[in-house]
Parts: sequence; C-alpha cells; structure tokens
Amino acid sequence: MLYKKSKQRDRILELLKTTGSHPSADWLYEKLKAEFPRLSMGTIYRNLSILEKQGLVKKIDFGSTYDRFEANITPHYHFICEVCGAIKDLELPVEYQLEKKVEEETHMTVHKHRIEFFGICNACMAKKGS
Amino acid sequence: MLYKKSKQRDRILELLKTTGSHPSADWLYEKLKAEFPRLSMGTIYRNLSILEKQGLVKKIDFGSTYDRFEANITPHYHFICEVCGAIKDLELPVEYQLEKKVEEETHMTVHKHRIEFFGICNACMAKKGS
DNA sequence: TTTATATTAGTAATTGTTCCGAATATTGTT
DNA sequence: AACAATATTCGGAACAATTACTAATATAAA
Ligand SMILES: [Mn+2]
Ligand SMILES: [Mn+2]
Ligand SMILES: [Zn+2]
Ligand SMILES: [Zn+2]
Repeated sequence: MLYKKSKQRDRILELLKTTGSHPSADWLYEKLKAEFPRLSMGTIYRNLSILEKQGLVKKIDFGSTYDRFEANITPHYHFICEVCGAIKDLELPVEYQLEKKVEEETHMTVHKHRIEFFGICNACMAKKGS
Repeated sequence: MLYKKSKQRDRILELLKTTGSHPSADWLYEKLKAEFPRLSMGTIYRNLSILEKQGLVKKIDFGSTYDRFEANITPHYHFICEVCGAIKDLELPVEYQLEKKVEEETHMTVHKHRIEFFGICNACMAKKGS
C-alpha cells in the first residue's frame, strides 16, 4: 500500500511528537477539531494505525481487547503469545529493587510494577513450522 | 459491605484456581452456563469484581480503559499514576538480558518486553496532601 | 418464621473502536 | 492544465466488552 500525504495525519504525528503525555484518540480529536472542523474519529484511528505500521507511533495497550483474570495472586511476571494470545506465568524472580530505582529517579511513590514478555509460544511455533 | 455466599461466585473462583490459563469473563461464562443454565454475564463480572476486592483474584488489564499513543519510539519503560492515569516515560535502562532469561526458562521466542510501574505521581501526591 | 439485604437474571445503556460507502484530495501521466 | 487512478476523508452504522438498572430470589440472622 502506498501512502499519500494527508494534513490530518501530519498534524496527528506532530501533536504526538510535541506532547510529553501519552494521549488517547479522543484527546487528539479534541485538540484538532478546531483546525479541522469536519474531523471524525475514524480519521484519528485510521491514521494512528497507519503511523503505527510506519513505525512512527506506538500504541500502548494490553494486547488483548478484553480483560483477563487469574487466581494466582503471588507476584509473578507474564509471557504473552502474540499469535494465540495465551498468557503464561513465569518463574523469573520478581525484582523489587526496580521499584526503588524508579522512586529514586522520579521521586514518586511506586506501589507495584509489572513485566510482560511478548513472543511466540511453543504451540504456535510448532504450528508455524508445519 | 458484607458478603453472602453464592454458588456462582464459589465456582468462578474454583475454576480460576484450577486453570493455568488466564481466562476472559466470556470463557468463564461458557464453562459455567451448563451448570447454571440461567447464568448471565453480569453475574460473572460482578463476582470477578468482588473476588478482586477480596484479594482472591487479579485482573490483568492495562489500567486505562482506552488505548494511548506516543511518538517516542525509543525503547523505554513507563510509570502510570493510579490516581490521574498520567503516563510518564522513565530513564531506567532497558534490560534486554531479561528476555534472554525468559527464553532460557521457557524455550519460547521473546520479541520484546514491557515494564510498567504503578504508583502516585507528584501532582496527585501534592493534591492529596492539601 | 420473619426480616433485612446481598445476589441473581435479564436487559438496557455506555464506551471505545472498527467498518462502510459516497465524496474529496493527492499523485502521476498525458 | 486536464485526466485517471486511488488513497483519504467524513459521517454514521455496526460492533464488542463492560457497566448499570430493576424486579425476583437466595442467604443469613433474629
Ligand atoms: Mn499469571
Ligand atoms: Mn512513553
Ligand atoms: Zn501461541
Ligand atoms: Zn497523578
């Protein structure tokens, strides 16, 4: 797919580059609707997705579109399969000193942290090979 | 609030305890609807939320209910304020050797990882104090 | 058994996101 | 400059996950 230029897309990227915050689609829409009175949310989402494909923008989400639950309440990290969405518990030791480091760096209070590793699980790797 | 017992809630917790997967609300519903023919999704969600308040279940989500975007494409970690939802970039060095460790432990392919720290930002801390 | 209230089923409402078709803008070609 | 090809836009409908509401039911205590 070839990309033609679009004033809307340019401005979305510009806004994202100049803001330190990590805005939502709606925030971008509100900021730009004065400039483009007929702007629509579809345009925001479509261009964000194009910019992401171009590697110019990153989306921060959970990967999954729905919440997931577990009864394993002991602290642990997760591996998430990018193909099938499976989530696996890891045995990797939980590194609480990271929280200390962040508190020193930012002088903010840290209550907890979370690490997720993304990749391809064994089952999906096997299928892919076949 | 006092909790009365409920067969539905007991079974939801039991299912979560015996499955290694990290199910969605819908997965639980599908598993239990034979047992409770009049089960509804509202019951699933309400009980998951009660079990979470009781500390018996953890919800895996992104914190935010909507996607957020950024143009900072250099690898970095995030601090997320539990009060106002602000996301801040951290300077903490990115530790790629963690990915190696996970690959050794699981024999799966790791493409990337993400770390989020949750706590209270300076602005919210100041407000709280006042 | 009576009373109080937490829980349920069922459905409606809400929210964030994606999808669609007709009109418009951009780009390359004559 | 005019034309053709097609990417992009707007606007609204469709969608999916979650939450909210209400009357009926289940639970616990008196
Ligand atoms: Mn887990
Ligand atoms: Mn960031
Ligand atoms: Zn997989
Ligand atoms: Zn805050």
